[in-house]
Amino acid sequence: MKISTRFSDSIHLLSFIVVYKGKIPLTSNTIAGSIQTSPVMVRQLMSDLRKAQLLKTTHGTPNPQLARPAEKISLLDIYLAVEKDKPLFEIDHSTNPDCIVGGNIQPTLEQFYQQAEIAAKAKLAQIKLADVIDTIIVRQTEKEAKKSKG
Amino acid sequence: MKISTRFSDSIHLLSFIVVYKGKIPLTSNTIAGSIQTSPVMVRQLMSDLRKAQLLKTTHGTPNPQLARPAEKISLLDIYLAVEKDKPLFEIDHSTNPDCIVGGNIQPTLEQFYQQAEIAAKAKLAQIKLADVIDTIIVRQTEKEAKKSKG
DNA sequence: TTTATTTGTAATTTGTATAATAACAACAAA
DNA sequence: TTTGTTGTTATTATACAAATTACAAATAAA
Repeated sequence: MKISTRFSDSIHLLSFIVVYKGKIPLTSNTIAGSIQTSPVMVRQLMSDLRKAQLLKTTHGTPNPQLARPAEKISLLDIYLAVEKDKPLFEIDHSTNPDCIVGGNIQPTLEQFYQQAEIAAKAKLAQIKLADVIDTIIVRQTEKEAKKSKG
Repeated sequence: MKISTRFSDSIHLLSFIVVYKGKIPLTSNTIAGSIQTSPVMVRQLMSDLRKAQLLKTTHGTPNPQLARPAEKISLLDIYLAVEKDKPLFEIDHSTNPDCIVGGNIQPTLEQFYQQAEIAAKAKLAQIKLADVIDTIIVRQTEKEAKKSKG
């Protein structure tokens, strides 16, 4: 299986819109150039983000906008928008039901995996898109300062 | 199913060994029958678990044994043994380095993803193989009680 | 109004990670 | 010595993410 980068690409996409708004035209093509993916993938992700009410887009015009401030969009909001209910830990649903272990393992693991998944998602809920953008800007500024010095 | 179930299958495997020890021969074939996978997959998982010092096996003889009590084996021990350093959230490593976002997104996400991953792994560290086995036994007993009543 | 550009979406193809299968050497026990 | 098992590698099959292709619908500029 190819590993999904939809979550990371969606954070990238939303950050790009905020950082480059008003500076360059925000077409699916220019965004795809930064993520290095296809424009179709960008539009598919934007479609999911729009359905989750995180993004506003206009059919025909390249002008995507955040539906609310970056301080009010968490990484969990984005994760749920594009990865839906994909589990963090995969349960094997095809086991022998006539076996003591095989017949009881799924609901058992479900319960324990849930604890770990909730812990991870709680952290994602605390981290905002604004935190990601701030970090990107700081890193870029540091990069430029180092460059002009050396 | 092509999504990896190595973690779940490994918990299943170890639970099976504890539950059925001394009752049926613990060959890779009988274990595979419960997980509904191939005997080769079972031996590959046992190989990883052995390298992580969670399991003891003997070449040629079907007699796998836990290397330490189930109370002292955590789900995190098992996860690390068979999934190694596989990230919980996948970073897109191919982005445009000449873009403010594309050039800084990886270390930024790495940092935030780490927080969520640590939270999940901390939970997995708290859950022991013994907890899983206890739950399986309770569920099986409840199932049998209901059956004999109805 | 016409033309060019873009979004939005579906269908198909391609690439790749995972598991199944096949094959066999090394070892153990009857 | 025979049979059965573990341990390992190589090959094939399968599932799914992403790329590609295609095109309708919307927008904006000429």
